Amino acid sequence: MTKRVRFAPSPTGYLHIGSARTALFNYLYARNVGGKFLLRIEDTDLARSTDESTKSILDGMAWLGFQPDEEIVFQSNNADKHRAIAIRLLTEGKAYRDFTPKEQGTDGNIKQSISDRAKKQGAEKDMRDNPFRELDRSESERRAAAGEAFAIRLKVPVSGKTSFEDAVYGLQERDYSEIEDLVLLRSDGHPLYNLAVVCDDIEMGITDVIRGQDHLTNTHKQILLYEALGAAPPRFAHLPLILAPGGKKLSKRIHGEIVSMTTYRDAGFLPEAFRNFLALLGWSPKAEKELYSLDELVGIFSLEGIHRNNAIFNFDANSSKRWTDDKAIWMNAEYIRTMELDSLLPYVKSELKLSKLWREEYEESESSWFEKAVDSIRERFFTIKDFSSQGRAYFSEDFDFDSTSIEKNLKKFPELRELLPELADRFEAMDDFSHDPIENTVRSFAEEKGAKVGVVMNGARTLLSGVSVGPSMIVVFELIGKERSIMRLRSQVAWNI
RNA sequence: GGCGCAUUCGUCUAGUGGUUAGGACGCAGGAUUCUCAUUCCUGAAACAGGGGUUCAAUUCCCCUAUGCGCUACCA
Repeated sequence: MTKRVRFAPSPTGYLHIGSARTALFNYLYARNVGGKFLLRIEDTDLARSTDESTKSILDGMAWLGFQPDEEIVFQSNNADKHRAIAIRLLTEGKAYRDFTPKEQGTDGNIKQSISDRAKKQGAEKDMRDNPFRELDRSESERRAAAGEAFAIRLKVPVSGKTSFEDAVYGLQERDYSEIEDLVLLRSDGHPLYNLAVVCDDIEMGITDVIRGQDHLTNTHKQILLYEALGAAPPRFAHLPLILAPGGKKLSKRIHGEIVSMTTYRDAGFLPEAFRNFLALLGWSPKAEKELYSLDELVGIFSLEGIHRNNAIFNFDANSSKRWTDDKAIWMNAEYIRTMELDSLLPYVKSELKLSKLWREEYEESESSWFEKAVDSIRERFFTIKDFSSQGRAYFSEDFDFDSTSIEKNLKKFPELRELLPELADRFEAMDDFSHDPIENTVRSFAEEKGAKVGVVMNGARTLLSGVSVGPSMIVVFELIGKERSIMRLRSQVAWNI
């Protein structure tokens, strides 16, 4: 039978890093077993779901390259079916009407009040003590017909236990006495999460549910529903969570944009690199190797390699260098400098377009120059953004000079103020402005003037590129070209800063 | 409070009833270089604590601690 898995985010925010990994694992699993990867937007919480958030999630998915194999399912479209199923359970006597008036939500921290209530109840709480559980059916019908509001709750059996074999966490058991009669339908007729998920998973023919570990205990409730509905539950695989440094929960409110997928896209990460990084968070292949293409991941992915312990996504909000996980940054740099140049070019192109540095010639008359330039400078870049910042001088006359570079490479050697324009004169006399002749010219010039080659090179580096980091200076001269090199060597702008 | 889950270098992780506990990122030092980066070499860095079981436990069991999750008419 064809395996069918789904990624089911609720659109109450952007695509979270943990959700992205859940999507990745679902995707890898589906591809590995030749199954279908589906996407369902769980937008049943009308108050919190937004179209903007749905769009953001879809954007994130598109960026990561996870296209669903079938049409996207919006859970809210199925509300009528969910309601019908709840009613069915009611008529079958597997659920009951609860006429208890709805509690007014507290203004404060909902999580906290839930927890407080649970604490107060303690272990003695009888989960079967709802007075309406055994209400006479005709009485129930009468009150409903009279217009009294009611919620529909599942009638959890008095004794027994649910159990399932989780593909990651192993055998899970839970006594019925610990599970409250869960609400299926709110008193306003709105279907709730557990009902909606189970109904949709059945309807979509989901065979394997791969989701976050925060649903591990919910699963027991869902198993109960599968049983009430007479459907076979899918196989479950729960994933460890991704936590913030210190082992705390990673949240938008506390950690901000660091948790959003779009942040990484906008910061110049390559989807292939980020996917690779994500894959290694909570899952590990057999080999001692870090870099895997998507195809490789698909080939070797298996649920057996998933860990049970939560992983920490390491970053330091107070450091500009460590704003996100070191390993993610390293991996991105690794991809930038080692991937096929042809695959990198489109990313550079869109970055240059974004920064208004793009020229159509780069793909036409100057394509070989462009490719060479990208290939030469990519080696020391960490993100795609670097092409438009550190690499700006290669594509534009309008670039800034790094002040420490000016101090260290220019002003410390005042003689360069005379020498560098003189070097420009030598360049002007050259016919063949290519690598070896340039090198000969620079070296003999330095020797003749009694200057250190390095000093001349670095002074020129600052004038030509604005920064003190870059490829071999000979290559820089060659890339910037004769005309622009001469112009920049003669410019006094940097000296006057 | 109850129930559940987890615990190997700072982080991601490998691994085993007997190992010099391995790799990666980061960090430190060195080599190379016109800068920086790369590359290469070297180094510091871990089995949460306590009891068992055993000839032998990081590995198996129990307890404790810590963290996380769930405990909603949220998802």
